[in-house]
Amino acid sequence: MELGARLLRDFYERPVLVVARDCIGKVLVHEAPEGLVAGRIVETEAYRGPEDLAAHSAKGRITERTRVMFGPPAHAYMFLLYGMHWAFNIVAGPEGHPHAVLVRALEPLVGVEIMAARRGVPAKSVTLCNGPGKLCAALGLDRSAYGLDLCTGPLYLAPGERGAVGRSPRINIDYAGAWVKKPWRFHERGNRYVSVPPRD
DNA sequence: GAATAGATTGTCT
DNA sequence: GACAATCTATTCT
Repeated sequence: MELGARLLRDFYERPVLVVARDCIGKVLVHEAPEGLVAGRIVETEAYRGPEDLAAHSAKGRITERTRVMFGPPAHAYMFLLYGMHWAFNIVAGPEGHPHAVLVRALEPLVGVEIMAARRGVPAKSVTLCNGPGKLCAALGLDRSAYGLDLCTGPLYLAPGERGAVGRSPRINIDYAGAWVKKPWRFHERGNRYVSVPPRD
């Protein structure tokens, strides 16, 4: 299958809300040892530190975990949540701005059998990649992907067809005060792989 | 179909 | 020592 050229650094170097929206429809590719796996991004969220209290980079805090967000764009920010699930983010915006795009759901395209084996569910199940923890498990992403450069590594974005994009508030960030209501979640309208479709 | 509880560990206070 | 950008199984209607 022809996946086209990978996206270059300038795609990620724009304002994080623009990047998050533009990621919808793009193809996330992982050239894993077991084989190529890829899926269309159908749901994302933007996190814009240091002012965004929902972001791990809130208040400009630099720690071992958030360090990569303060570096150049197009790198992978991985983090573990609830002690058992990994989540994948793309660092966006100019260097020095701790912004990131959380990829929340994929429509499986390539290597579906590999994903199914890693997830332990049937290959045609819609639950293969419809959530941050699920897509990381399906693509084989974990701590070892932390800090990978999407412009040079085995993990990258490729062009893809985009449908209508909807936006809604972000999910499970109830601790973030006024930032809870920001409509910084983007999704492809009508796509059945979106984790929690808002009313359209 | 909707709601709820339990799992399990790196990171930060 | 508390808690988290979640998922799944189980227990209700």
